[in-house]
Amino acid sequence: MPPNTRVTQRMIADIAGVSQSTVSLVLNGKADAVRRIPSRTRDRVLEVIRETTYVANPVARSLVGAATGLIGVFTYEPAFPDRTSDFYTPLLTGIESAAERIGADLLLFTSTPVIGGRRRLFHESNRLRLADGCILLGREMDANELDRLLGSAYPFIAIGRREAADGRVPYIGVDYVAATHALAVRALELGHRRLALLRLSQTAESSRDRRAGILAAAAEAGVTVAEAEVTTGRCITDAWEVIRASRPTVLFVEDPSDARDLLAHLAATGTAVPGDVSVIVLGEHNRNADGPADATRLRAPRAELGARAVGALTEAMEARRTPVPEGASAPPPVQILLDCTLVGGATLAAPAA
Amino acid sequence: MPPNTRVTQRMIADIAGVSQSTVSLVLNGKADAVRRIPSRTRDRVLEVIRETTYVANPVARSLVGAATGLIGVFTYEPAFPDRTSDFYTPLLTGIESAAERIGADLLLFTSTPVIGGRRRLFHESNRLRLADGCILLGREMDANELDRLLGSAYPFIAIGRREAADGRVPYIGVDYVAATHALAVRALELGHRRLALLRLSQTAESSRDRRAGILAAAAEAGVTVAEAEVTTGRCITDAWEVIRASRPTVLFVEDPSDARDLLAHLAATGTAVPGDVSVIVLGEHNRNADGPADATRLRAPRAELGARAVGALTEAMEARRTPVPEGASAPPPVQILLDCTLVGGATLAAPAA
DNA sequence: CTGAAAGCGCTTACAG
DNA sequence: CTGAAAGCGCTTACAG
Repeated sequence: MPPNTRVTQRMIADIAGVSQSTVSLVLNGKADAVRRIPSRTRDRVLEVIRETTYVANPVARSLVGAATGLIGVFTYEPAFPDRTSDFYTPLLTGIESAAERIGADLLLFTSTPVIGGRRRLFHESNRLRLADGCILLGREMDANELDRLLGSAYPFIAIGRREAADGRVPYIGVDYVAATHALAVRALELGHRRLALLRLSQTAESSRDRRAGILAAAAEAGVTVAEAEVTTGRCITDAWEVIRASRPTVLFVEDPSDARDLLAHLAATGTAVPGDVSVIVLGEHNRNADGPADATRLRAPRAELGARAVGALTEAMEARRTPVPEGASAPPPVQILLDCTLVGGATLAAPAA
Repeated sequence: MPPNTRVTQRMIADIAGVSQSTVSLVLNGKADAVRRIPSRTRDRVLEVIRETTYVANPVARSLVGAATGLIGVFTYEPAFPDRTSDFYTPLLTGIESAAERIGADLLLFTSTPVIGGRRRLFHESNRLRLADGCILLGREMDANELDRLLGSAYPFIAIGRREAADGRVPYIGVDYVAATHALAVRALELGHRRLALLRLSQTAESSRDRRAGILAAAAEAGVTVAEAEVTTGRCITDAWEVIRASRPTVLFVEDPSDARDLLAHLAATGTAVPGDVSVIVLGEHNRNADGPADATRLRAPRAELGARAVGALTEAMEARRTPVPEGASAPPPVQILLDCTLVGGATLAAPAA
């Protein structure tokens, strides 16, 4: 056989002296169910398959409706090579081990063009269809694309709570509201009364949730929270200069890298932490090196998020194969929030008397 | 249009009032080259495509011979969730950014069954064919599978030098022989005469190369090297107990985790490093936390390895599209070794007098 | 200038 | 019990 020739069912059939459809039947093990192929015929076919090390072309199988066995992973922010890569790694770890367990391969959509610093899911040569379903990652997602995805009946799930499409987007997220509320309550119980929040922009749901928890706890205690937004390209110390006028005793800092820079600045300018001011980090990166190592902070269960996303996606893919009965309304989207844990750290203490 | 209906060229054609083949021609931009479709017809078709947000089914395109645009990545060792994951991360970083640049998506073959602690590339439902080519990662690779891959004309490239298949395996590797030779020469120049090597098993090419460089340098200087193998499940301190009888002044330790354990053991038992004995690490993990932070060690250019692998694979895929002319012999396989850098560290010094 | 047709490699009713 | 045929959605010669 010439080296470049691909083995097909046609060739197997010719060698075994049966028809191509018989090969397909034997291969899919449906031989017994659909009709009884004599075991002699079946064994002969299997023997030829073994000898030729034939494997069905997954592309052809997929064209006739079979699942591809691929789980797509799309990240809105470029996943590499900047520091955000570290954010995704634990998620990917969870996704990969869950995919391994169910025998799926992972299709990383890394090729989609980056337009205005963000990737576009839909573009003229998108290969979404190569995967049976897709997991979406990103701080912010495009509402139009989520709408379109929802309309397409393509199985997908977002990681992180999403408000787009009238709340119909399926997601596995983190309960940041509860987590930051608990954090703020803790600070209040320690005696803090002048709270400050150094946060990212509020376009992402995760940022809004973090803020909401803190503001709610503060409102319940009858205190207000000074706020400053740390925009890209603007130094955390600028935000600090703005906010220090309110003489806060505890700082909630959303971004871990900002927190590290701020701690370095405070140390350099002679402000003791937590002696003069407490610092609490709300978000996190992968490596400790990226954030302050011993800060009091939140830890999201990212590997679990990834694994749960695979699980929910698998269910959605199976549900699509068994269509809803007439008249029955579509089931509500999967929307789950997981708990965050609090890492004690050494940067939170009671305020100075 | 019912929500679950997929748009096809057939539908575009009906709406635009042309034939399906005309849609295909317009879509592929070959309209001008192959024949002149009037711009009015073309515009009409393009308009319908835009309105319906049609995207060609990549599965069907692939079945008729088009490239899938996917680059496969196969790791012999399970990539997650144990510590080896950290080893692959920088490689994947390099692979991903290179893939992004050429508009390819990444297919991670994570589903293949793990048999005897290692993955099998070929198995009854392998989806290799979904990718245009594949990058192979792993400390050790199966010689039979490499043979078979070579015979199949499927484009692939290994990361790391490979001796299998009579040296016909294409690879991008690291020149460990030169790197460890230089390291050993450095130790010898500092005055060391009693060298010891605590190494992994010698089945992997990378391990053999690391050993070869050290042994060659030692032989040139007329000294011998005491050796001990650190097998899985055996403690590094056992190997140390065996080897300390030779009273070495410098220890070459292949595995970074072993090195960390050994340094802890030496510290605990009152042996000063590098005062009493120098320690040099030959391999590396991703995070500093996994190996000793300040050790003298080698650093392989892993992100570059990944990027170069994508580049070489791309060339191989293109070469396959332009068949070698009659009589011409096949080009030699790509086999490239990159240089390793030496990280100074603080664990190498001249031996005590 | 454009359509009808073959074919990629499969699965799955449908005839014998 | 098994083969011939239709069809999945495309690309690309090949006829008009």
